[in-house]
Order: sequence, then structure tokens, then C-alpha cells
Amino acid sequence: MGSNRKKSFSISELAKEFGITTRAIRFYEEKGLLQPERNGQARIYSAADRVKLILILRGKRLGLSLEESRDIIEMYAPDQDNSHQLQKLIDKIRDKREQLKEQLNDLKTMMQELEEAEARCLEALAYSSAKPSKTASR
Amino acid sequence: MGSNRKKSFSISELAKEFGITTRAIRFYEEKGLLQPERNGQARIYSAADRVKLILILRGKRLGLSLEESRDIIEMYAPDQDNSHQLQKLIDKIRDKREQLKEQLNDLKTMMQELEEAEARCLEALAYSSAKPSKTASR
DNA sequence: GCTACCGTTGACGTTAACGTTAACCTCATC
DNA sequence: GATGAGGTTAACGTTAACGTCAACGGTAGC
Repeated sequence: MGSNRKKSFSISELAKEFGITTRAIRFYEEKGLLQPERNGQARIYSAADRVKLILILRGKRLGLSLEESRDIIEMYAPDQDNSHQLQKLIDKIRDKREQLKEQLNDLKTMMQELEEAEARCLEALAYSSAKPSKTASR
Repeated sequence: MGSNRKKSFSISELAKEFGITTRAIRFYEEKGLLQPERNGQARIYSAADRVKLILILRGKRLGLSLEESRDIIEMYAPDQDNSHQLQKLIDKIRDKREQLKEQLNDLKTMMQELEEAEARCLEALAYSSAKPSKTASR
């Protein structure tokens, strides 16, 4: 482990680490997903900001919109203003977990079907190589 | 049981069944995901077309693009032209399965973290209702 | 023949999530 | 003091995935 224990990061450091552009990172800020400190003009990202970025990118891999990712980030760290709405937050978390459960089912189904498709292909391949009819086998 | 055993469907039937618009269905055709028969001008969708629609919508729930869904649909039913490229197809299927595996991991992690977040919220809720300090509990 | 309903083909509008370009600042270095 | 490597804001461009008209065609019922 190495550079993970840093306390702050520049925008290009993060961009390079996660393989995205600085433009994207600024865009996430524009959309309220990040609120980095400033050193004069320049942005300074904390370790917490970096974690938020990780959450954002994971969200993207799962097909979440930035707004959904923002919601989820807020679920992790309810701020003081909202913490009296704890019950609402809990409901939101449960909703999202339900959605993820359905997504999980979709995912498993699709994986299984692809597995079957692969099996069929392998079979067809074995068959065609055993009995090369039209396309000559060189 | 019921209307699933039909052999053909109108565009509005499918739209209603899946809660999407006819415009969307025509768009999928425009993008090469569907190729319904015609009765004069009108489109007629077969049971197979309906299945493809199901795959498309599942793909969307998983965050796939229409192009990715089209690829996957082709994986299920390799056409004659491509069947001599069976090995390539198998590779594509394996790639996609690898992607889905990673997505599965992301999903599980996120679910687990949300579970923990929920637990923390519940704890905070119990604590604040045992000791109502600022916000009165009415 | 008129109306209602379902379908069609354009064609333009919209939103999300950035990409791209321009014009500028700031600091270190040659 | 010119140059280069990073950073900034502002503004327009782009792509995917449709939404939203507009204008029109077939047919079933009155």
C-alpha cells in the first residue's frame, strides 16, 4: 500500500489515479457530489473526497445516475440538518437496497443465460470441427 | 399463464405490457435491436421479438447501453453469417461475463455498505429517541 | 361521409454527462 | 522575462435515448 494514506490530492492526481478527466471531476462538483477545499483558486481534495469519487465511479459501473450516487453518498454520512429525518433516510436506504436486490437478480439471470449461450457455442464448435462441411478446415 | 402464449403483438400491446412508449419500441428498431414483420404498414411483433424486448429492458435496468444489449441479443442467437466465428463469439460472451462478475462484486459491496449505513441509522435513531435533547419528541 | 382510434414517417426538442476550446492565472525555471 | 506545467472559469459542442409534435393513412362504427 502506498499513496492511499495521503491526506490531500490535486485534481490531476485523482484524475490520473482513476483514469478520468479533470473536467469530469469538476463536473461532479458542479452537480454537488464533491465540495473540495480551496488553496486560492486551486482545488484540494481530502481523503474523504477521494472516497466519494470511488463511490461515484462504482455507481457509474452499476448504471446509477450522478443524482442517485449523490443520494447514496448522503446515505453514508447524514449531515446534521437531515439527521432528525433519520427515519426517512432509513426508508430511502431500504428502497435502494430493494432496487439493488432486483438488479442482483437481473444480473444473475443474465450471467446464467450467457453461461448457457456459451455452452451452446462450445457444443456447436465441437460439432463443426468434428464434421467440417461447407467451410473447409484448411 | 394468460396472454404470454400469444403469437403476435401490436406495438401498443407491447408498449402497455412493459410500460414503455411506442416511440421507444420504434427507436429500438431504428437501432437494429428489433426487426418486426409488417402487415402493410403496421408492425407485427412475434413472441421472439417480445423476448428481445425483455432482454433490452433488463439490460437497461443493469445500465447497459442499447448497443451492448444488441450485442447480448446476438450472443443468444448467433446467425448463420457469424456462426463460423464461433470462437470470437465465445470470447465476447466470456468478456461480458467477466464484466458482469465485476458488476456483481460492486453490487454486493454496495448492498453491504448500505446495510451498515442502515444499521448506523437505526442505532442513532434508538439513541436519539432514548435521549431526546434538542428536537423535542412531542 | 364523418369521427374515433390505431398506426405510420419525419423532424425537431430535451436531458445527462461529459468533451473541447478559449482565454486567463500562477509559480518555478531557464 | 519568456517558457512550460499545472490550475482556473466560461461557453459551446456532442452523444445516447428517447419525448413531442405535425401531418398523414387505414378501418370500424355511426
